[in-house]
Amino acid sequence: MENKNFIETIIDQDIKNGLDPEALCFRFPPEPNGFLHIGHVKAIVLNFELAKKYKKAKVNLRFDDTNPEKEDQKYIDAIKDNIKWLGYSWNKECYASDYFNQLYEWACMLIKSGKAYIDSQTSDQIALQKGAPTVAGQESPYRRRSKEENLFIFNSMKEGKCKPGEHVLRAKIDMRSPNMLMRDPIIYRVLNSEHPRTKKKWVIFPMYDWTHGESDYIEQITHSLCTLEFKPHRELYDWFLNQIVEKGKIRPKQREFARLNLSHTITSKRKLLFLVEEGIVSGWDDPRMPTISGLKRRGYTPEALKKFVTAAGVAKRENVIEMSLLEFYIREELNQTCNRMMVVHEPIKLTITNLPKDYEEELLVENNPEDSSFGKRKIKLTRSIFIEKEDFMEDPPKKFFRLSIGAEVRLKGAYIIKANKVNYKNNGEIDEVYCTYDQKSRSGSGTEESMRRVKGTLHWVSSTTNVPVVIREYDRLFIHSSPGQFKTEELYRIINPNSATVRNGYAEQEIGKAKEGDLFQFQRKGYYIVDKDSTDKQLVFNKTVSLRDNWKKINKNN
RNA sequence: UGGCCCAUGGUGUAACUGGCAACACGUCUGGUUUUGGUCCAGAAGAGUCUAGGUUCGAGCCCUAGUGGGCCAACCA
Repeated sequence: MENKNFIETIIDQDIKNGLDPEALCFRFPPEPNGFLHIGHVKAIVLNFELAKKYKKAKVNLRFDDTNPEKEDQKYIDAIKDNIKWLGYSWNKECYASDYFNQLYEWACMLIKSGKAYIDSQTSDQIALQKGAPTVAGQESPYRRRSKEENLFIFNSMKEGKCKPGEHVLRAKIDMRSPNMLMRDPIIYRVLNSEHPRTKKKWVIFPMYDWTHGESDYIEQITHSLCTLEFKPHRELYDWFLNQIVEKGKIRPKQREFARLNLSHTITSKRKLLFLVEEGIVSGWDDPRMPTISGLKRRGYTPEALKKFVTAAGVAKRENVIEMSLLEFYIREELNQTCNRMMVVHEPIKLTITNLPKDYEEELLVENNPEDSSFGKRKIKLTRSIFIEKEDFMEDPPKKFFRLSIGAEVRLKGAYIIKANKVNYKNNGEIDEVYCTYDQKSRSGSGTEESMRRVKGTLHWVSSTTNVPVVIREYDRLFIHSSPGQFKTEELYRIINPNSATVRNGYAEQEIGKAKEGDLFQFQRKGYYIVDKDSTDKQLVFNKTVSLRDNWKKINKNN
């Protein structure tokens, strides 16, 4: 049996009650005041997948651009890019600012019918009269202004004859309503900033509540889906709609679902903007950011993101989803789709003493053990190679399956080696490990020796034939599991000082072919993506996510 | 004069119109493995916030309580 979420249940019910399924229309309405984040992915996927499910349904992309003080064309561009990258195409590209004329006319209508008035008090006075949730508000002294005067002032506002703050237009509803939003909400204000689209044409701007429902109505949206915190707005949404609906037209429905919260990160545009402006991150697309652009640059794929938000589900309960679920979905995909590569992150030198000085052997290794159609690639074995520093211990603990003196280990795709001796530098660091190899143990050679079982397999790279690469590794940006509960100014207190580290590694030659955006599994390490900071001479990789690591766990528990 | 929303293993989501609480992640075992990855097999972990009520029967319906969230921007 197929499980429906509560939104689908509502839609099905509406159809049952006579709504034409072909009229079904949704919308995704971002304010272009920042980059989209993982929470928006949920809203995007919810709307667009709903449209897919109900065949002929459509989704409009609508920019809620009613506050020019915070909005910018660069955000509009980024938002469009992000949605396309996720693989969705919208029906119409709309802007609330396209409706400014209609909105203005409807506002005049409201004034004429005595349902709106100009208030000329200060912002503070208006706030004071609003009362409190437990205290009824008081009516403004301007509430009984004549329609003519209201109309006159409203027009002056529109003509640019009024300063910001001088007058506002308010809906005349109920100052005693238990819902604070119904206490004569402001619907128009004067703003100085130039609008990215309407430029200087408009100086009065409609507020969110007045704009949103009416825009939904103009576009004939059937279901206007938003997050839970808008629930109290629904009463107002409906009140505004009541002022304009005509018979035979779709009356949009606002319905609310719980926003997606991810552990160890924040999904508040204001706080993300803070991180960007304070330089805590390198920008909106910093790989540590939970923005779509950041996630993309980190190596997350549209498919993994979609699976993740789908798995998270749609309900009305406050939730915090564990980061491990997101990581599961990207690992699942990348394991399937990525070529493997051997890259040594922290090298120590290892010399195979029973190999001649100028020894060179080309070996073939599979690109992806999950799928032989990915083919094979060549790697070069030389007498001296690099292995990972953490893969050798002279005096290892019990469950150490790697290289130590006297122990045997396989070099991935090559031979079984045995460590005989280690030299240390003056400072106590390992200088070089000396090994001998089993000549008959070559991988895939089919010999009896090649079938031998050894405890571990190490990745390695020739110390002479390799490609130096820059590797950026990321950790959580915050040291707290729910950073969302901290105020913007407090964020500094919980920043993880080690959320980004850079190191120089050595990769096999094959990696030279890599291009920006290519994803690899660095064997035994994790998944890495070629960053845009790469040049012809220097490849830069961002770590997407590590492989699951039981050894780390065992280590920790000891 | 307060209003509204929510409550199911560690996390998230299910459970059709009341009928043995399921799935995924995570955790833990064991097996396979030339990645301590993948894969395979298995286990533990909730009796559904509490108290009443309706019912043959309640996670689901009703009432009250408790706990959490949202609402007092000329933001969206």
